[in-house]
Amino acid sequence: MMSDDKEKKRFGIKDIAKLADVSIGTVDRVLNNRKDVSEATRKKVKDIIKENNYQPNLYARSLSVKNNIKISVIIPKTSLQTGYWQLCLDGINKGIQELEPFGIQTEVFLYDQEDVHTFLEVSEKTIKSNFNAVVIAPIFIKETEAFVKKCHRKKLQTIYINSDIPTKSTLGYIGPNLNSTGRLAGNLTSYLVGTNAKILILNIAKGLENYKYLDTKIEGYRTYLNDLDRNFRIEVIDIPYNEYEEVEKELLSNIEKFTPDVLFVTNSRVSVVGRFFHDHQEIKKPYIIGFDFLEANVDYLSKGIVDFLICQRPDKQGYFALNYLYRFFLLKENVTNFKPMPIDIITIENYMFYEN
Amino acid sequence: MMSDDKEKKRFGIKDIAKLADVSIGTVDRVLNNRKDVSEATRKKVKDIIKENNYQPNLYARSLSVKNNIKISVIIPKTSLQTGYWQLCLDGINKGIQELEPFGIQTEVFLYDQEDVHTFLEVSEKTIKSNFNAVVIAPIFIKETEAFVKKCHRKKLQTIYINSDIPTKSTLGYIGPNLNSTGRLAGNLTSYLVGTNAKILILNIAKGLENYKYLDTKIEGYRTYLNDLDRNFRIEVIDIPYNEYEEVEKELLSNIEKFTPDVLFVTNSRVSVVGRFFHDHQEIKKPYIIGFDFLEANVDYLSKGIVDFLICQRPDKQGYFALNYLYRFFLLKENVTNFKPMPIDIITIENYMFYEN
DNA sequence: TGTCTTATCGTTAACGTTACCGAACATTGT
DNA sequence: ACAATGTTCGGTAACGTTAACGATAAGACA
Repeated sequence: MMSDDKEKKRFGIKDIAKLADVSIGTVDRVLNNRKDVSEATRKKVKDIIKENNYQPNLYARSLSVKNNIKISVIIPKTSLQTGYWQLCLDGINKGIQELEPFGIQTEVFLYDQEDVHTFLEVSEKTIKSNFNAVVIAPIFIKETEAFVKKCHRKKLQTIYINSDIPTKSTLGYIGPNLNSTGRLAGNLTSYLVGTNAKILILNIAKGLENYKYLDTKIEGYRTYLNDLDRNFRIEVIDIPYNEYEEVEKELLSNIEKFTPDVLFVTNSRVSVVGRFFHDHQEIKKPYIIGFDFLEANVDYLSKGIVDFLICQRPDKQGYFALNYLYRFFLLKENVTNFKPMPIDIITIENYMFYEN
Repeated sequence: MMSDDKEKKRFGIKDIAKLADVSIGTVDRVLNNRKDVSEATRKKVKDIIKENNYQPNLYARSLSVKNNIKISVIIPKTSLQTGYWQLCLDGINKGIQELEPFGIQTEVFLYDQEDVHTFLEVSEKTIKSNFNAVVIAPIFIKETEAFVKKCHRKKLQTIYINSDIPTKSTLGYIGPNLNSTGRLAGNLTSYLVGTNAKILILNIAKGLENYKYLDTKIEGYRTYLNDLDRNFRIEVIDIPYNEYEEVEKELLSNIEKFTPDVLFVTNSRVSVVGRFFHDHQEIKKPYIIGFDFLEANVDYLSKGIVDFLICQRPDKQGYFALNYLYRFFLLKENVTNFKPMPIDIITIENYMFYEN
């Protein structure tokens, strides 16, 4: 009934050829949808392929084909204050390492998110060299869209990560759904406090004009909480600085007037807020919710100062993008749409198991 | 500076041979640590390999070698009341599908977790056939240990998933850390209620004597909460039934006496509790925490009856196990230890993004 | 009819690695 | 001295697929 020890010879291109009474060359032409095959034999071969559920040997294919796939990755560079992009880069590097033995060459270009010129420079480099695909984390909307259009003309596959922009890439977008992450933060908040609670939303980022997308998170957060009808008092404060001292000053002056029960930091800069309440133990600590699995954030999570980190796996985004390109070019799969990224909740009791 | 369009020929076995002035046969002998090479040439070749950081082409290797890897998977079969094992099976099937084109044959054996005899049967089958490895989800401790010892004698690699047992497998254990999942549940509980809260722990399972491991979860849960010194009242109830009607009866009689603020279900059977509070809207619903991303559980999560699902990714366990074996046999990697499985928190606002 | 094109198909050399078969030479035993 | 055995190595077929190159035959055009 079972235990078929006979080395099950894989059903391959040769077997198809034998059954169809043609050469393997013809079978290959059918398999790869190339011309120079009559409709009659094409159908015959296709039928046999379907009947026997032929699965190509990916090893053999990748060995045979000259893998000159070159991928360009364009993302912002990590700054001291925002470790976020380092996570993203980590995932990309992991992907590069995995794909390298399979003949895929990847080059990473970092640009300064405070300097459009650097972005234009690296995008020009990508266009000039002959890459097959480019992974982009967009910051400068207009310039990115112009760049992507150029890529399309050069038959260069494009794929966005981290944030989506109107002009569509050829392969799609891999990244978080911002409104949902805001709603999730609202959901957690609803478990933390009762009616009439005071809630403070903090936007901490230098050059806030480039971070319009944060509004989407806030909107998700607010609508979720407002729908609860619990008469929350919600305030929003913008802090357009990166250095701790500046943030500290802003917080001190504001928290006097408005002592929140819950503090929601809309991005990964929650660690500076953590440091604030660590340094100012005289002030009653609210519940704190923030984003992303950065070392500094996890530090204050483990200290019990930050309560929840919502994480959209920035590392997975880059990794998935590369993995998708691998499947697109080598395995010739045609995944139509990406599954949305999971949104993870990290607390003091499960952070040590995160990132696998 | 960049854009090296010259097709970077991979540095391969031929190049080594040329540099060392030997044949590729000799290089192969060195690479695979086979005999019939003099110490002098062996060293010479090894040096060249190291100097040039030679990376074998995995595709070529797997094409050349006869991939007769056969894997046996032994897990409990899904019953109507416990969809848990279906998740596990789903992950395994995904792994099988991915590994199949690489020449790895996998056979799944399901046994009845209420009948030792069925386990003995499938384990016997595995021993009789010539598998290279076996993935086991243990339920019957003693019988599993005897089986694993037999496997070791037959040079059969073993690997546990889902629950660990004393007699070690050759390759380790992939599965949840039970104490930590209990602590995490306690952590969430601590955010939900204040001092003096009443907490009910529910063990729901037929044949509870086979589920000693649930105690570990409970211990983690209790110690976390007791350390908070909030004077919680914690009660534990065992319900050794699977059918809803029985559970309903037990719940009705108990909840009269002890109306909990939080209800912690120690396994994946939380959906029956969800149904209970759905059917009995006259009873005030406590916060409900349970386990696993089963369809029924998610259903009551989306209805707002179940508040938190803690999920240990049962599907990933099987998938990881197969993936590990692939790397062990084909890529000849020797991963020493598994990373622990992540523990995920699922709420009404992020369940739709789960499982990627 | 002869030449030229086109459509269709077979043949074959790669791709990088593995493992088997012997060749060449050295060593041992008688 | 000769055969038998052992050591070290080169040569090569095979793994399944791809794609370039030819071969053949049929039709088009003069």
